[in-house]
Amino acid sequence: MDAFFVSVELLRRPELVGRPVVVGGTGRRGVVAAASYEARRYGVFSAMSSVRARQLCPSAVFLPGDYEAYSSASSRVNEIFQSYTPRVEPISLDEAFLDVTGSIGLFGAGVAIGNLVRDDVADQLSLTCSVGIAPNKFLAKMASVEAKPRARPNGVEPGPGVFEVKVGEEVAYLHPLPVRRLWGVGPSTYERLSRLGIATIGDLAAASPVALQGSIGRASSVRLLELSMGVDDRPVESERPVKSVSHEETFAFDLHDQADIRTQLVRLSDGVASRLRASGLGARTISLKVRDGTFDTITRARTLPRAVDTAAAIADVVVPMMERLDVTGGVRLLGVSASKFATPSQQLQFDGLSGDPSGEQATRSDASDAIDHVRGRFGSAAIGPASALSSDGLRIVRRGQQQWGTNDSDSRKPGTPDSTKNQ
DNA sequence: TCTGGGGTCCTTCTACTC
DNA sequence: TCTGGAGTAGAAGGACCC
Repeated sequence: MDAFFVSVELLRRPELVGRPVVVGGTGRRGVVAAASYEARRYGVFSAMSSVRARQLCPSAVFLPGDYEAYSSASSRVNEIFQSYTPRVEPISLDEAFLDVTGSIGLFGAGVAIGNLVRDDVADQLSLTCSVGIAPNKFLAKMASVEAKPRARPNGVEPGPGVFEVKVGEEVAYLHPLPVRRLWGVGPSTYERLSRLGIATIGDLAAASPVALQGSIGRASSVRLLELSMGVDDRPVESERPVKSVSHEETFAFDLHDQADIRTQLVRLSDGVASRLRASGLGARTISLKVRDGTFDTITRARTLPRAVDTAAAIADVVVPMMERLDVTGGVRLLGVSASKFATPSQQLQFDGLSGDPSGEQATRSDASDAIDHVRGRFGSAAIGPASALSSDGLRIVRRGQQQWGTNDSDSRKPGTPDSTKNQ
């Protein structure tokens, strides 16, 4: 999808069409989630801090993200994809791989299907998308970038909409391109490749495998060499199992108070536990992530003998890990992650083995069921652990579903009175 | 006055078992 | 009984993706 989040916003705010629009966290530590092509002309791009984006494009309209709206639009786009092939692998809310090998007899060749999908998305949803056609996922992704519009200093240049890399033309297409365009070459790998004199994908293909392995490791060198020759045999997977569930949050102001830190850990644990139960999962490994005031990031993990899925059980792991860390410089970010999933039947088995003579497990499970039931009826903020209450004891602090950092409304300094409460 | 959130995968190191 | 190597699992951190 082209500038997906912005495009969804423009559907309900048509007066902003043609103007620079930025979606993302609007607070002092927010970042840009999406920028309209008009904003990109000023050098605004995704992941840039909102503060920097405002400096580059003061005339831009900044909008907070609306995850529900984008998710809903994404589901409708996915329905269109499904009408052409059942083999759809979503990459994110706004991108997906489609294996149309079995659909060619019905709808025509890849380019024809690409155009049909684009027309359907435009007609039914008033959104635009760009389609890359290629023999494999990696090349299709590269091709989709070629199909997109481009922001030039003098205006927005429309893209072709559909771009195909044909079988037999992979190497000719790839080798002149900058190596940074390769899937898996980020800032760090690019720096190392540059030190080896590798600038283009063709340079990479001709490089010594031994030198590459010494610089970027065995797995990365093997993968990048294959990609440089257009080789990518990963199938389109409609069902990819989730391997971890996490919640993390950067605070508008660094946390210093131990009680505040504990409250946030309980809240994040609650968010993770809630999602685990919604998926019918339990997790054995619980991880804590802490970023301090100097941006140093520490992770701690513990693997439990049995799988857990309640806020209390997760908090019981992360809170003691937190207490062993020295965070006198303040806490900028906290994160809680759950992984190493066990199936529900395995959880029952573990519970049975543990004996749980106190009955505590059953009590917690009942409480979690009740929490899920209330949230199902009244929304996620309706109920939560008492230990996740704000310091005034009056509000359930429940965020953690905002993907783009703090918004202005979140900038209240922890521990200070809520200025809106007394009005 | 910088640098989000939710993921996956890889590398390195350490501890443990055989 | 001691030692070293191989294999494995866990922990921690880094890099990358959207």
